[in-house]
Amino acid sequence: MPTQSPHNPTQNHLLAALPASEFARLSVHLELVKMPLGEALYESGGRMQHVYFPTTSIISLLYVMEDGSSAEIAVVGNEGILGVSLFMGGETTPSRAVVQSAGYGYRLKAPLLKQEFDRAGPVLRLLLRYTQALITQMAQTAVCNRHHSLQQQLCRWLLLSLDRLQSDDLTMTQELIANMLGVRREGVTEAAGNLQRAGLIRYSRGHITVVDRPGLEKVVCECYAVVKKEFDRLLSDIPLSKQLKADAPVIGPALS
Amino acid sequence: MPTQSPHNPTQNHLLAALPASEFARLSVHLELVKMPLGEALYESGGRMQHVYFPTTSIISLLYVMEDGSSAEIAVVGNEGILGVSLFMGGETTPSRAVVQSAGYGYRLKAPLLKQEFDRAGPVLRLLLRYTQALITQMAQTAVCNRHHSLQQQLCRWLLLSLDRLQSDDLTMTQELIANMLGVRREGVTEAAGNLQRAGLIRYSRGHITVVDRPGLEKVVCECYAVVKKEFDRLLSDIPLSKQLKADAPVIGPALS
DNA sequence: AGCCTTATGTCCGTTGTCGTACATAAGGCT
DNA sequence: AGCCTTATGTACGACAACGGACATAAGGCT
Repeated sequence: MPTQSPHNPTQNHLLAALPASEFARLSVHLELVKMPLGEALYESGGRMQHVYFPTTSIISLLYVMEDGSSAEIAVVGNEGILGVSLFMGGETTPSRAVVQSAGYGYRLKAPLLKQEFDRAGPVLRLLLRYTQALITQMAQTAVCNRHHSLQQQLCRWLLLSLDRLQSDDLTMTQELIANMLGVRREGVTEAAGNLQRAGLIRYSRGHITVVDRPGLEKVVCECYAVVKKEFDRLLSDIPLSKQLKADAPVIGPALS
Repeated sequence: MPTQSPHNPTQNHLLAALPASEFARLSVHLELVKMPLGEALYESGGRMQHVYFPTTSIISLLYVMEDGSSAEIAVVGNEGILGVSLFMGGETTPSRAVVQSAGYGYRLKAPLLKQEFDRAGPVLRLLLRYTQALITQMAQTAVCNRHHSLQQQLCRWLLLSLDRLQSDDLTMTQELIANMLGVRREGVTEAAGNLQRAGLIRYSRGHITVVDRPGLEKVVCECYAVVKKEFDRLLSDIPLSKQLKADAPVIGPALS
């Protein structure tokens, strides 16, 4: 058995879920890309040249307002694809895509994806299911913004991020988190302080470690579970036989 | 020229935008339905039997939380279709669909829509474009909930509703609006009072009339324009030649 | 006309987040 | 070691929305 590169397209769950024939057709064109923290993959209204399949990175979809303040709309990690508007037919969106957690991913040229989509086969069905999960995430973000406290939102955000990574450790300053959530940095400091005092997380200068995940899940609002359940429901009954074909460490079905 | 019934499927912009052949195929199966205020078309997690094409009604997608409070996620009127999760592949969603403004619409049995969708023709493309517009609306709802005042949100809500109706008059109590926005009724009373004192709207016991639309558009936050632009962009370059085939009063391209 | 339901108006103390300003501390760099 | 940048901590007044309680008013009903 040959040892593989540390990078493998099947680290992305959508790619891993493709039937062998579709995967073979696409994989030739997949291009590994490094995604440094803070890089903007799409600008608001900008023409998209590629779609991205994150493997070890997390991408944040956020809307930046006229006055410069921002709010996160959804996150995309190794469970999904960045650039759904390409196959939805709109080509662009009013939101921005920024690397929230540095890592890697694969990208595919826009025309190739569209071609694949137009075959109206399993790829289309898979991408649409993912898109529906994404819709749920956005909807729940709206609900959470309306009704829940900063601390609850922080918990949701931490858990959603963890689910899209391999470790319990996030490289992320409070300032950045505040930007994502669309709140003040001081607010994050306070909420994070509470969580640390409660023994749920530990952090220092740009590193947050979740030490008590079950504890966090008790504090978080229902929004987290709604989103997670929906991702699992929509994407986990995908043949995970597929994931076995890779030597890459498999991290359970769909999320978590 | 024969006079037509007051109801016509082409009052719905999506149906109106279909190529003649597709429209002909579908129209046979369209069933006119009355939609009384407050009726729930879908329950959270419930199996959907139909998709709905509102003509004179407005449907509110909302999420109801464990504690009973709720928040609106998006609205669907004569510009769209209710039940996107049917063709997105998920069958259900965690949200509820409630008639926000009484009226009529057409419905189509779920299997028929799926059949049409599977043809991977213009119907699919149209529905996906609409879905992207819907996604934008949800995203902007999240942003608006995060950053804007109750009064701005009320303005956005009023304008979005107006765009989906034929008149400047909404039949809607402040209590109901509060439920949609996920705020207290008192808050709506105050905000609406401000708007009335400013001469932008007039209301009394369940009726709200917008008397100064341009004025409202000056007060509303940017979220409204973002959503409207995106709907126009995604859905207005649709052949509006199509709308001419109906005797029904045509209400301009896409929205407004 | 009078009643009664329902819609709207007002008040008040509380809470969460904001805006601003500044203090401390951790770690990289010379 | 000492410096300097950057991350985090803290404090205080302002304000919007909340929760609850109650007052008024409009319109349907008998």
